[in-house]
Amino acid sequence: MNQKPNVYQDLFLNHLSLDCVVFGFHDSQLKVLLLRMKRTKDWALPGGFVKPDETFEVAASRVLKERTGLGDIFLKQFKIFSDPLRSQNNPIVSDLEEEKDKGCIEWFHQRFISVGFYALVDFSKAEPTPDFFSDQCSWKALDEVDALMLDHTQILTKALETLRLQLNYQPIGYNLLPDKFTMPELQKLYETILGKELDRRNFQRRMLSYGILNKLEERKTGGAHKSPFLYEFNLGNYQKALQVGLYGGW
Amino acid sequence: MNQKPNVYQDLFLNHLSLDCVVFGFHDSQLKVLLLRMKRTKDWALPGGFVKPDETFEVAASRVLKERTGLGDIFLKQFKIFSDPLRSQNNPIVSDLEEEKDKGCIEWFHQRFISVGFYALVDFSKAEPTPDFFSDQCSWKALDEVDALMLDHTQILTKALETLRLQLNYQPIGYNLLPDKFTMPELQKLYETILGKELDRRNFQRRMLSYGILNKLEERKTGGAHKSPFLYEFNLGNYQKALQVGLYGGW
DNA sequence: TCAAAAGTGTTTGGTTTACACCCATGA
DNA sequence: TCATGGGTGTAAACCAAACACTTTTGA
Repeated sequence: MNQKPNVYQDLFLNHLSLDCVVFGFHDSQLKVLLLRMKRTKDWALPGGFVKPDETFEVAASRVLKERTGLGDIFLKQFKIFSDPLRSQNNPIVSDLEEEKDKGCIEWFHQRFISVGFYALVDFSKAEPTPDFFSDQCSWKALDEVDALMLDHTQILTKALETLRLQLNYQPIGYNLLPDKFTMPELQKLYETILGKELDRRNFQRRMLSYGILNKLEERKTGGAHKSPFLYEFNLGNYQKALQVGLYGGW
Repeated sequence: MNQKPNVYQDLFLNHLSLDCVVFGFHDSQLKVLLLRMKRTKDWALPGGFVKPDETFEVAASRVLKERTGLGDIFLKQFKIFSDPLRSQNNPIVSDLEEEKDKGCIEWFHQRFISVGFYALVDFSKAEPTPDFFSDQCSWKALDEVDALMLDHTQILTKALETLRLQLNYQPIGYNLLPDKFTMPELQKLYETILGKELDRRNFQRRMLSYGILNKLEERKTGGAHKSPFLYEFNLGNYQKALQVGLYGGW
């Protein structure tokens, strides 16, 4: 244990990291926020480490604040990735070698156990910002995502799976859509996440039956066709539905 | 960093622990496996640490093997508990002070981030076995559980909540019931977990419609009334239902 | 003025709920 | 033999899928 202290070791807990799958919705597509690593140009999920006085949730919020400028984001732990070999061959290490920062190399060579979070954010409000290891931070449509760094593809896949499952028993859309939105927009969101088309009229009936929407007087103009009504989420009921679920079940 | 090496530091990853909420079903009651701490007589969840070559899942299996004798247990991560203050005042420390084992005290004084697992096991096959810090390991009915050590009450509550949610979209019962069981027994299990009564006939129809049960020729005799049929789980369909869910949803 | 999008029903068929009835068993 | 639990069936209520018609809009 004769390694010299370094900034990571001093600031963060050993062994632990977190990775965020940040979903946004734009242009009728579900998109993910990705970082491009400086040297290898690999794409990776935004991630970070945990300070001694933080919970994982707080650490994830901090990371997302840095990457998107947004606070108060919908965030959910979905799985821990603890394969002992998962963080081998971290390309960040080679970045650091160029900078002769041996102390940090030790840090990045250790085994990391990573907590996966997924986040839902309003695409239009986020301002993607790269971190120290990356030269680019941008949105990618899901079908444009190639192989990611380390096990990040696996993390992304699992997040998407969880999101689809969640759709079956929890409301979704707040934090993914602007404050006011139309029913067709909400439907498009569902269709995009599920990857299939839904019946317009049945969708609307079902959605309204949940009681989580407020119908507004306004309509959205400017489209080439009949102007649709605007809706907003009824936050009280929305929160309740998040906890209790949409179906009674048993 | 001048502390002397100790067996924990050598064997396990720093900062990290896991806690298991082990559910069993007996006597029409849902029970949890608890340990009684040697000195303070506090009750606690079975837990443990992670070796450098283990995933969390493997570590949790190892712990459960030690506490119950059972392998191949249904195990599920449900949440990470990472409050910086959660592991303060660990009573284990005072046990160790009595044994003058200063090296280990350092270990237990560190901040722990714990991964919560819940497990479903066949009550009749488990052999509760205390660990080094406890003098007793036994099943407690849920309503007999008093305050637990540290934040373990909170962990237990969250596990139960997750279990109830799971009931709404996943099959349950395999690993909680013996290989062969009757429909009333299965129903009792559901009623116990949900904390409410269900209609006998509707329950049966619904259960059968899932296609995860095989009806056997045998009947269970010895009861004071009409002998009910025995069933077993259709493992293929059961596993599929675990992944896909019981309801189509959207 | 017209194609496309959006609002608003209705019909139909399956599923769930709430029951009733009969049968088997050991006390 | 009888109280109790268990197997099986059915009418009514409910809900969801499929589909039709009208209205509005900018090009």
